Amino acid sequence: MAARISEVVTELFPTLATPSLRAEVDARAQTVRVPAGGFICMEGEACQMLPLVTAGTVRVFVQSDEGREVTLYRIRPGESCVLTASCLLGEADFPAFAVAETDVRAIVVRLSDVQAWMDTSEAWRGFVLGLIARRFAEVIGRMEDLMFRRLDARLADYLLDAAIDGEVARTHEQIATDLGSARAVVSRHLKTLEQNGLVTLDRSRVTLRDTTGLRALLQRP
Amino acid sequence: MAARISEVVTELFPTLATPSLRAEVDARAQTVRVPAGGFICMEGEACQMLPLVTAGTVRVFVQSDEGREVTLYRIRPGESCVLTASCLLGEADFPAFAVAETDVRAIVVRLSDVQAWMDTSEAWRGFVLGLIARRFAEVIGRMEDLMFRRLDARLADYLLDAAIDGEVARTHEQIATDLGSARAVVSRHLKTLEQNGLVTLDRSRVTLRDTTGLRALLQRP
DNA sequence: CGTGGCGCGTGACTTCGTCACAGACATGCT
DNA sequence: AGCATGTCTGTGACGAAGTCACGCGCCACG
Repeated sequence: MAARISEVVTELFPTLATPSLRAEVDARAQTVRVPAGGFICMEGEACQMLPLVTAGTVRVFVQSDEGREVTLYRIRPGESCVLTASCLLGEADFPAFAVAETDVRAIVVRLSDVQAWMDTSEAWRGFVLGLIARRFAEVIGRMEDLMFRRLDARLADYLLDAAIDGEVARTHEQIATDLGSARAVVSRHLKTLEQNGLVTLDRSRVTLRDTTGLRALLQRP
Repeated sequence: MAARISEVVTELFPTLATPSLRAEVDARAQTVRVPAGGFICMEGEACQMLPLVTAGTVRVFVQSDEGREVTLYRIRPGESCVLTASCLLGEADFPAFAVAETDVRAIVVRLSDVQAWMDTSEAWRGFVLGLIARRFAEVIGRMEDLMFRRLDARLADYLLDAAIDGEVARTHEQIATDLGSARAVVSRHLKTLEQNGLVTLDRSRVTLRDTTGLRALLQRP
């Protein structure tokens, strides 16, 4: 049973697959499941655990008092909640929210182990540092995006990126929070995309009709 | 001569003042000066050095193609360019610009030493991790600020924070880039603040006249 | 079948960014 | 002093985006 944990780690977190870490993980880590919609971490909370996601996705976002949201990034299998790591190690409060977007499985490592392994395992150090560093850069890139690019370009980008088989199965509301905008604004932009023949709209679904046309919107018009 | 470096470190970076690190720093680190306006690091560059600032301030910001800017944070004596550290350790490109705002003095540590000390010194590890973690949280907080608070609240906040003896010796242009806004917009808001008797305006200077009135603007109106 | 909630469309209004231009002031030069 | 040049600021006009409010269609569920 416990042996399974390090097997999963080896598969999804290959850089952690050193013999000593595998033994440590088997001995001290646990697995958890979080149902879709469950909170992983709340703003301002002190974090006690570091989750390594093995299945499902977690959405990390900030939220205004009035309920507006901006998605910072998503955590996918093989990644970890670096904000948690970051506030564990920097002794800061968690500055955002993290909720399970789908059912999520994760390996959780206790705060004390996270810190101990930082001292004892080079592989663990590299793993945690690399995650934090890449996320940091990603969030800054996101900030540039939000501040400088126009919404129609970001929307086109988003649609092309989120489409599966030419379809984006999301509500305007969800798209808006991912883009850091408001539902009404997204609806309007989508409508004009439809009028230009680039997409067709249905309830909770956007179907791409002209991906080249959408790509043409990516630059600043 | 070389002994001076570790003395400065001991004073400004007390968490680094272990005997072994002091010896390492004396042996391998160097000091540099950067004149006001000089570039510390450019967007997309691979970083080769980690600067520990001992005097002056560095402004770290992102910039759009058209030249609009948003200040992410400032590095003051006793702090370090964590973005540099972050991309050193995560092998990512530097996602922003860092420019000396005043004349700056710094101790620079070579990439190879940064990495080596991560493995050998617990004090160094804690220092670097703490810096990165706190900055990460700070940038996310900044993002919330930019996305959710209105400009008049942010402006009031900024003025109260940046004032020395009730005066902010900056141009509207500088204030605008710090706030991530545009000069004309800031000028307008300052004008209405002046009309309401909260400040008086002169060339390159804002004088606070009613700090309680300004504080009243901090919430969302 | 209602009926209540959710997703969407739309108009009116505000805030903010962009662009353009003009006047005020500073600095340095002749 | 007089002038030129560059910086800083004020302002109007406009477009892009966020806010608020309301109505309508669709779907699920009793």
